[in-house]
Amino acid sequence: MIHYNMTTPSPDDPGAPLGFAKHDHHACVTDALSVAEARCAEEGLRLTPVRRKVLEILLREHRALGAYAILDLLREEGFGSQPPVAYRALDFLSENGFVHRIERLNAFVACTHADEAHSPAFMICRLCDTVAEAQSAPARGALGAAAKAAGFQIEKTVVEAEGLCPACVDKAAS
Amino acid sequence: MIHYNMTTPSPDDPGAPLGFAKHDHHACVTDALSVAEARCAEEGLRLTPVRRKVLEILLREHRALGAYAILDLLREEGFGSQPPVAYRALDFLSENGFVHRIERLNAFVACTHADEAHSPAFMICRLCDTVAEAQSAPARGALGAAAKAAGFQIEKTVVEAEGLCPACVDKAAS
DNA sequence: CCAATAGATGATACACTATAACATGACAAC
DNA sequence: GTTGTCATGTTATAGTGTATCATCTATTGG
Ligand SMILES: [Zn+2]
Ligand SMILES: [Zn+2]
Ligand SMILES: [Zn+2]
Ligand SMILES: [Zn+2]
Repeated sequence: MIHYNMTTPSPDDPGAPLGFAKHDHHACVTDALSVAEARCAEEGLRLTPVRRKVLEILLREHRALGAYAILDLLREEGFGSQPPVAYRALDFLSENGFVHRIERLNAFVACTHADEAHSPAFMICRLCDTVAEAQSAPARGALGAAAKAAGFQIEKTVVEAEGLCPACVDKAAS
Repeated sequence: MIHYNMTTPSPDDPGAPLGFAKHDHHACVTDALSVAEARCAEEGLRLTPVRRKVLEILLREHRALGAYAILDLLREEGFGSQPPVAYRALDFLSENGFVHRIERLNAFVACTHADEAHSPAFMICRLCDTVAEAQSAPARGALGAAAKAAGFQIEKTVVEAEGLCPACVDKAAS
């Protein structure tokens, strides 16, 4: 039950959060799209119109959206509006590292480190659903030791922290 | 799409895995139930028949089960069989630390450290769905640093590693 | 150019997961 | 005994995700 409002922030709204910091969101979106296009060209991946549009939506919104919320936005832009349309695009994008799935929210967020290979960790605000991406190396710590001891071969890790973002901490304090 | 087989292992089957290790599973179940009963008595929590049965089911099966799989087993034992019955029991048990939710599987597993307060991490085999619980301290590493830098207050963390359990590594090698 | 192929999309139907809402029951406090 | 509280039963519905099959579109090889 993610309670997104459906309105898209004006693309050059300087107050939109990347992670939790203010930034030039318009450049942020166009840059990330360029990077994605370049990488697809290099690697022979097909960034088709639907896939590109889904990535653009997630970049614009800059927070986790459920597949059905994405589907609503796709419909508004004239694309197919059945669930597989969104899920297939999201599969492509997440298999190739352009978006990440947030297990805790059953939702998706655009990657903010589109280039390098990485093992992401997320900070999820339980009040405003904002999501920030950080790096993690869980296999190096206690978990890695436990896995080694148990003979378990780690292939992928999910790390998601839930709590309060800076803005909501302030609100709660007042 | 968790593909559990519905059969319950004979309660004293010495081959049932705890984590990934063989152990005396019958004692494992009865001990954990005793611990749960003791703690509920201490803290004034009500371990009612349904709640106790759900915990028993998860202890017996010793792996992650979806709410509807639990519901099927509850029905067989004469309890109510509508979704809220299972979800309410699971809410009680997970709020009080007797079971954990595995976000990645939309499923639940009995805690194997029922006593102490802890921040669990899980190792999930992608072939046989076995789940082992380990400890983690993600807030101490890179994630904690990132949270501090961002002003994010971590309240809870989800750490789930996906990969191959020892048994499935062996099978894959052959 | 045409046919064959492979990948992508469209569309229907369905399966799985979870909660809202309301009625009933059990039990303790007053 | 009435009231309040917590737990359970039950119905209905919301939200999330796939299987399947048909169609389209872009290569590519002849
Ligand atoms: Zn990323
Ligand atoms: Zn917030
Ligand atoms: Zn535990
Ligand atoms: Zn396994």
